[in-house]
Amino acid sequence: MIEESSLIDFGAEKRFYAKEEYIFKQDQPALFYFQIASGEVKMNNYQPDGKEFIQAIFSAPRSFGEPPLFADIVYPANAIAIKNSLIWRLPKSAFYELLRQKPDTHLRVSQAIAKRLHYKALMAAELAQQSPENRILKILDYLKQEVNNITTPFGYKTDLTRQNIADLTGLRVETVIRTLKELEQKNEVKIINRKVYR
Amino acid sequence: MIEESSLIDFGAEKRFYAKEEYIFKQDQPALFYFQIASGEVKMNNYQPDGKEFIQAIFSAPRSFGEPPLFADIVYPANAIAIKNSLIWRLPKSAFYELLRQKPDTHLRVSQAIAKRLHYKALMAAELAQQSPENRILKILDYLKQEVNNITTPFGYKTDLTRQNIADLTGLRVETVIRTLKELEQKNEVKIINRKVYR
DNA sequence: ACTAATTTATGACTGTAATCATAAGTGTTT
DNA sequence: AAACACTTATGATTACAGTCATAAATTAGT
Repeated sequence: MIEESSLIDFGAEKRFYAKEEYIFKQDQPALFYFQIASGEVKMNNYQPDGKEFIQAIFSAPRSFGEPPLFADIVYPANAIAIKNSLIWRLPKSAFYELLRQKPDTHLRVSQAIAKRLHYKALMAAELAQQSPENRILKILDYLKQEVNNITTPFGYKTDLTRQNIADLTGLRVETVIRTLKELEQKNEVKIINRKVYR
Repeated sequence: MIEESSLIDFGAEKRFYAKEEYIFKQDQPALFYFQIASGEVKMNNYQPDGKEFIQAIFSAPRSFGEPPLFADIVYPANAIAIKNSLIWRLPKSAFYELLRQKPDTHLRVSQAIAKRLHYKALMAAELAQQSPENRILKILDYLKQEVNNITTPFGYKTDLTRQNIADLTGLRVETVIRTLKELEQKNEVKIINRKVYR
């Protein structure tokens, strides 16, 4: 995450993206550094059969889509606003110049990427293993601890729908619904009028 | 990947790791930057049921285990030498000093992490989806194109065993064996005396 | 050269998540 | 208030990867 003052200094513009609007698409090369000022963004893939896989959900003040700025690769997923959002957009060349002039910022960007890689590695191991219970708990715990910094038991109320959880874990809605009920039996989650607490 | 001259300048030591030896373990904090001089290293997790999941396999001159050097996180997986290996080991503080003094190197390290994240994102989408065929082809194509830079059809002969592929994809050996045979039928891979070509 | 260990292979059976069908509850829009 | 879309829910059935058992082929170790 880069300070707004720096973003402005280096010529970033704050753009509005309507809900459902694409910010970039899979397989495109990267032209900008993006950072959320307000709103929410998801990164996803659509599988051959049309099923969605959500790579991540980001909110302010997080940046996203940096990897292809660094390496000679294309976006591995789409980025789509899931709420009306304001997003800083800094051209690639200016981003490089900013990194060059501000080593601390470069370090923070590296940190952000490192954390994302860490999460992906954990999720990959979880996804490879089959158990729906573990997949779901991993996602919930990640959002609870890493994103929302909550430690109290059942202190995290997710605003993900069952379908969202399915798309994040690669499961089906019905499986998520059934597994969540089993997890409630086992006292791993609480469900209070349909809302999931962890 | 950092030039050996720089590594030496900043006090790195080249250590020998015997086959099967641990270089670091999951959940430990990072103390060193590692770079392979010779040999081969795998990063893996062991699931509760004892099943192995291989996060990645690295060979010279690649570095590994950088993310926890940057962010306040622990290793998400073990690193184990799978051949007798010589590995550069640079203390964390010296690594930071090196990055500070050599911005180009910092950029290259960022690039390496970015690429790894890219791969993880692709694999996560593939793992979430169930099809064994796609999981296996994704791994083979990744190794073929990204690691070995081969483009000719069936020009890549993998040295992974069926079990390796199983551990990389989260499948079972039997499933890998059967799926590879189906893939051969479909002319997606060639199998010449048990070796897999892609 | 011989033994042991690993890798590849195949068949039979099982368990579980996906799939399909249907519906009730909740929220949003006009 | 009605219409519509979305979300949650449940039951029945199916498909398919996992599991278990066993063995042949290959490689590594002494």
